[in-house]
Amino acid sequence: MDTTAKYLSIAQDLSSKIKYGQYPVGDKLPSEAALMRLYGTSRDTIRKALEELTNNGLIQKVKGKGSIVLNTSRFTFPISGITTFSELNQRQQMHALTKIINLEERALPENIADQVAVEQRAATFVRRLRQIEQEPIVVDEDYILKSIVPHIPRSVAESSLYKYFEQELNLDIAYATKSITVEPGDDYTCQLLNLPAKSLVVIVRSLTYLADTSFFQYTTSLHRPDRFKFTDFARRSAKL
Amino acid sequence: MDTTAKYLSIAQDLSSKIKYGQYPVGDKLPSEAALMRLYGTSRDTIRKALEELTNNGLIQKVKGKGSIVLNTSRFTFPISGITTFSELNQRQQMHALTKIINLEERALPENIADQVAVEQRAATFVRRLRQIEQEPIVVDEDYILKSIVPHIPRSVAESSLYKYFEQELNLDIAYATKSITVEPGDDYTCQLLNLPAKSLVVIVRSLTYLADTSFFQYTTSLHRPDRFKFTDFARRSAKL
DNA sequence: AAGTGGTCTAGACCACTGG
DNA sequence: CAGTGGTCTAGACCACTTT
Repeated sequence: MDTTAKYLSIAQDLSSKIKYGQYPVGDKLPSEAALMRLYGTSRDTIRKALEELTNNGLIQKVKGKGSIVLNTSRFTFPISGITTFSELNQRQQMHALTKIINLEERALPENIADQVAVEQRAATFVRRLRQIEQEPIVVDEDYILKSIVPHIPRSVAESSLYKYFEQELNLDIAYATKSITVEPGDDYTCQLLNLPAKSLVVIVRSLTYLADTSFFQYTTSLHRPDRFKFTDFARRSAKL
Repeated sequence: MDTTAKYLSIAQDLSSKIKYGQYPVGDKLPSEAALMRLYGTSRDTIRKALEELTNNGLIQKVKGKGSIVLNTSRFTFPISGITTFSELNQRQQMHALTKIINLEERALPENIADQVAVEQRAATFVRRLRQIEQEPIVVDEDYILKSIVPHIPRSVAESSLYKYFEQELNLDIAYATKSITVEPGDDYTCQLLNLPAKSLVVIVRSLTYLADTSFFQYTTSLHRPDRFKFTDFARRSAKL
């Protein structure tokens, strides 16, 4: 869409009203009929907005009852206080630092090279160490296809690759596949993370694709195990 | 729904046709107009079916082009929905064994007891060791609220809790929040998993809810780190 | 009985893609 | 240009929950 779709702006409006307490957790949203009147739109549009909220874990629709606001504090999952880079980084008062270790041209690694044709395997390799309060948390290794992103300025690697891809280059990032495993780190990684040699590290590998299904980026994130936390909201979906 | 909705059976039909190669990876599905004729239904119904396939990572819709079949072979371990040990086990055709270690009444642990009212904290505690090919893989510890499931037969704990909940008790399991961390295991857990004392284990904690938003089950899964793999298909969603 | 969400239909206009 | 998916509308009937 060029301008934001109506159902999306309604979803965003409802979302912020939930966030700011206008619809408290446990309460119900207005009925679909009431929302039709409120936003002056058709039922289908309201239902698409509510579907967005449902997919994001903000509400649960109950037949015959209504749309119930859920407790969306996924980051206060009731376990003791492990804090990750991305969590800490959201709170801006923390001293997060990104150190660029490599920024160079490299071919895609063998194990994922079958994602693309041979002539497109040229990539930019970026290795970055993320620290918080002088403590190393995670090493990110990115391969970004040069056929899609010809050049990555050093200043971009120091801040946010995604912001550059989406806002500057207008790339439409659509989906990714991820895997999480726990493996012994190589010596260099352990050294960077300030861990004893051969220590276990958490490895998150992702393959990222654009909206036209073209493969675009391969990322390996190597986490200190004591600073790793992954949280997820999952709906039980139809078995296909 | 009592009988399966039309859009869901279309989604399942398309899914199996993709699975069995009638629509190969990289090819396009028939257009929405063609599918309307094929299934003799309205466009909205076709679109809801395609949306199911999209959410499950089977296709990617491209404006002006069509619906492209994605490669899903990479995901032999789909935990991105809510999937259990025995569900996995069916798909992978392995020799799995479940040993019941505890099956008794216990109150919910303190740290998650605030999920429910005090008078409802009575739960059934089930601890099970899951083995594949004689090798211990994971210890599952479940707390199931007695207010919702009064009794769990031993035979059920040996096979599948979910099948019992959904097929026997007709519970409508709707969503869950999960976290994944890596922590030193306690001595008993390490012993069960055949690991040295104090070894790191992967801990997956989930809170599961029914369609009426009532909290229902708390699960802790303790995995051998060398046998743990979590894979996920994630779409970039609208920021709400 | 009244209100709620779930499904399905039929039609319309738009933006994007391709030949 | 014709074909594609994206959005929006207006109406209908159903199953479920509450009063």
